[in-house]
Amino acid sequence: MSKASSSVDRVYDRLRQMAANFEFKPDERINESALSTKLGASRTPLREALNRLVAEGFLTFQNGRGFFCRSLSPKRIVDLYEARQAIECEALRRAIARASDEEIRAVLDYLNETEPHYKTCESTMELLEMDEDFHIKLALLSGNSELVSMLRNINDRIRYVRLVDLKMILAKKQIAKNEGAKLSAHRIVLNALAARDEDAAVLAMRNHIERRREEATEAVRIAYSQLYVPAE
Amino acid sequence: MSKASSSVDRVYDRLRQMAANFEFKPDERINESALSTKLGASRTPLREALNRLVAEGFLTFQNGRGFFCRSLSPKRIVDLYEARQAIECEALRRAIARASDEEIRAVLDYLNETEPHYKTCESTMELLEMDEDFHIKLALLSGNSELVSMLRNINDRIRYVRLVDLKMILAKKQIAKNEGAKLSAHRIVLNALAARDEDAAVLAMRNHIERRREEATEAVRIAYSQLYVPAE
DNA sequence: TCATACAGAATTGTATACAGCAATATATGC
DNA sequence: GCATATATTGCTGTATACAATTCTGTATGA
Repeated sequence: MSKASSSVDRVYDRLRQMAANFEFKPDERINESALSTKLGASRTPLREALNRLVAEGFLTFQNGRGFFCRSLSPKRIVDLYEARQAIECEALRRAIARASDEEIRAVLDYLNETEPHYKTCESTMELLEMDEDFHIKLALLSGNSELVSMLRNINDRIRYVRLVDLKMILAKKQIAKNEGAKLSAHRIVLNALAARDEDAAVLAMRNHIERRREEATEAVRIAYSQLYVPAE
Repeated sequence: MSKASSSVDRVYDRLRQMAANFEFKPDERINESALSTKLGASRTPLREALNRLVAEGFLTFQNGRGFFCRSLSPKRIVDLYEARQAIECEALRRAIARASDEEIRAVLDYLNETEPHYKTCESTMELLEMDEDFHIKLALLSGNSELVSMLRNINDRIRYVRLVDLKMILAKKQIAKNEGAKLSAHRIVLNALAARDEDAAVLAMRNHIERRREEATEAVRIAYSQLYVPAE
């Protein structure tokens, strides 16, 4: 009746979350026995899940030495941001060609609903989730499930750094506070999409992501230090 | 000293090849016991390899029912071609910004060396390999390893259809035979790259891939029938 | 003829065992 | 004290066993 999720799936979901949040430290070696008892499953399903995560880029694997957390390097994050630009801009192009006005309208409704919270929201994690949701909804308009799953993968792999980046931005906004009247980047993209203006939409999207990409190196630096500083 | 490749790795490489070539028929269920004896390894490493391939999009997995070959649908192939456009065009942009003249020159040398064979080559498989190699070399100029590995994944997943497509093209060329003097699409892209002309390069690349994408539906139809017709 | 129920066979899901390798600690020579 | 060799420990890699589930074929009833 309900979902009969297997041990592998449970373990996989949990591990993916842990890996995304860098609950394994960068380059840390993963002890299978310890982890298997912690997750309440034997090593067999655990290793199957670990292998999936290797293929997805969350972990690495060295023969005879086992599984390791991926490293956290600025270069890698910048590469992923570039890949994100590629995927999201392509998705946008396809959305312009294929999405119905109603579908676009639905995303606009979501934006209208969530945008007020951009300023007031307390939790940066919630903020990031809203942001990711918006981008995924946009990508879904492309009708291309490969692009969507690629974007999901990238988002999960850069989430930790994005969270740090977002905190940086908010800290600066507190000082600057001049963003009030300006159209949000999301709205600019969506307006161009609704007008079926491909060049404007793609350009806006590229710039939107580009701005974050430029901050990536600093964000990684902060993220790195944060991972090795006790949480007070 | 040399690579101490494990059982999982051997099995994985072999399975990936088999999956790419649709040696498993679309949607076919995979019998683990039979496959493990065939590959000379027990089910444990086999399943680890299968899990990797699921994450890479070569296979699917249903809880309690096991592993299946991915299905072969025009929609999926078209989606992958679109993703390829996204990746390769982005890589090209970055190559224009970052690749040195020497690096570009090296790819040009490769093109000069291989292009003569485009017309004479007997084996369509070899032809496709040369084509893939060219595109990978181009992507490598981006300096972005994420884009490269994404492209590799896509190429492996559409290879079977591309092979069929290539045979179609060659069959038509036999009749048309008017391609002699025209610049190859590869050369147009590479020239624009060397001239650091982003718009021209990206446009040429998009068109180059677009042409194949348009043929995808027909190619899939042929591929599908070919898979179920005895090889005489 | 079709749907349903059931029994047996086949297959998957997971735990466990153990051999072999890698990392670490200990001992030895200089 | 330092480097090198050696023993010990711990962990990984793979095979195998068995329980749980799914599938297949057959029989039964409408």
